[in-house]
Amino acid sequence: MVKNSGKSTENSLNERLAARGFRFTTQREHVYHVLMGHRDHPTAEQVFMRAKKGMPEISMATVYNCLGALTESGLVREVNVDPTAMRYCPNMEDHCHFYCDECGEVYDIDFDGSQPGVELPKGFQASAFELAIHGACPKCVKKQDLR
Amino acid sequence: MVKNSGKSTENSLNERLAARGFRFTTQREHVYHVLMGHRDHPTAEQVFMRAKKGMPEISMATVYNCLGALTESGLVREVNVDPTAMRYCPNMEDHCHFYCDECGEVYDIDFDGSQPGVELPKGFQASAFELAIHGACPKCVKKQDLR
DNA sequence: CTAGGTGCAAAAGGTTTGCGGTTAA
DNA sequence: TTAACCGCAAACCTTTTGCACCTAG
Repeated sequence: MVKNSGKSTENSLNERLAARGFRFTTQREHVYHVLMGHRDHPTAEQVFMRAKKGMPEISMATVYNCLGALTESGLVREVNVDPTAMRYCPNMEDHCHFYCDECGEVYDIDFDGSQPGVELPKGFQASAFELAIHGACPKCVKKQDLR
Repeated sequence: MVKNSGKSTENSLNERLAARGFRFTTQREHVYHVLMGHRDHPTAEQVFMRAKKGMPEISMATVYNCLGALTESGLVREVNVDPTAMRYCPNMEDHCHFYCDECGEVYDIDFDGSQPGVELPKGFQASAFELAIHGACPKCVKKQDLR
């Protein structure tokens, strides 16, 4: 994992936001660092709870605003794999997601060299794709086996 | 497209429901036929509106119940590609979905022979996968070009 | 200086649930 | 006969919006 100094992170964050016409704010910086602090897939609510630890006055509306700005700036991915809520993923590398229908946990799954290639009909313009796999995660498979 | 007689459809529907412990009800039959009547991806609300035409007393709660039973019975697919609402797909053949971020329309996209193959880490048990492509559909691409 | 962002509270969807009455098996 | 299902209405949860104040550029 590459480790950046705080300063360079701030600069690149500023630049990425500015490139999309967003302002650099302390809330966006904070939400960004909160997301980067865990390699998981929190809901907006979970981001809110974590963000409040270092910034108690932050509001849910601001969290949604920040998540939107970070997503549009390409710093974070929205992951629409959990039917109950949007998830946010700090891992921008090419990968897909496993959703455990038992416990609701989301896992990153690497593409082993072979991304899915689908030929779109004429006229369609793709901007992104998301491969979601549903099933049971190892923990839940074990629980089922014990029954 | 294969066309079944009403009777055989009812029988297979009954069997598929019974296999999962669901009862055969007139509401479930109706919702099933409403879904099969269009090759699109309606929201529960849209299914509700269509279902009311032939069954004015049906309720939203029942529509959700029927959609759940039909999905669990493998007669219909849930498509989680629209961030604003679950979509329901009557096409059970292997295919993926294109979501137009401009107009919100969902399109079926065929796999041209090559389904995405991803190797899951040990312990994961997959039950389904869904490939969602985001972008602009032909109609919306045209609109953008006119600007 | 001012367009854009923040915080708060209220509203707006989509989906689920509780309950009394009904029905498939 | 009875567990499952229906219809209705209320509740729930995630996400959006309106507004007064604030702040980055």
